[in-house]
Amino acid sequence: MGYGETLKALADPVRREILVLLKSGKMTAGEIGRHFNMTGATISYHLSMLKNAELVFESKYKNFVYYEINASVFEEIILWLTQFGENKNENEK
Amino acid sequence: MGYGETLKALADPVRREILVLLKSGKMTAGEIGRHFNMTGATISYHLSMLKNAELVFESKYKNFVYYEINASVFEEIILWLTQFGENKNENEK
DNA sequence: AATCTATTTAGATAAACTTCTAAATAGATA
DNA sequence: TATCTATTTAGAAGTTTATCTAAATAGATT
Repeated sequence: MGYGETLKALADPVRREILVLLKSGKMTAGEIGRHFNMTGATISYHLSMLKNAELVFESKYKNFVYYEINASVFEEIILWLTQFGENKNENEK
Repeated sequence: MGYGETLKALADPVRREILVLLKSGKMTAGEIGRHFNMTGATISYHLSMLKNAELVFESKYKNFVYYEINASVFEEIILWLTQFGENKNENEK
């Protein structure tokens, strides 16, 4: 699997905002939803995109579903982006 | 301006492939196009997305348009992604 | 068991995106 | 100036995406 899904998941502003929310820790789908002016169904759709892209993972407790950032995939994307960065030929000096 | 446009530009596989091509240096729109099984019009559309996102910039010589990677914007995206990374609270130890 | 709460799934719709063909622009050359 | 080459713009068509409403699932509580 490649970066395609991950970058596509990052391309949506609602999903980016969800990720920023999750920086402060685990949250349930409902809590996340309350931060947006959208139906729970729509939030659920975005969460499934993020989960599919492995940017978050979920865990269940009672009838709640908790979402949490999966830091390691961010590292991978950063690594991929690095190839285009300014200091790519630093060692050629 | 935010990361929205840039991340949206990165979300398309053709555009990512164009960026990889450009790693080896400046290329004309035509040269880029020859690497894909698509019309010049379509390539032009993708190049305009990349330019708009400031991931590349263009320069003109004769009737050619050259495209080139703009490394600095990659740095910005990397910086934004870093907030979600593993070592975010390194200094709390 | 019946009902309540949290979340997801299905189906529909409107908007956005990718691609094409045909035409337009612009510089280079005969 | 007429024409050739390189690229972009305009308009159309098909596909994908984001959103909604309504219904389904699943665990918790009465």
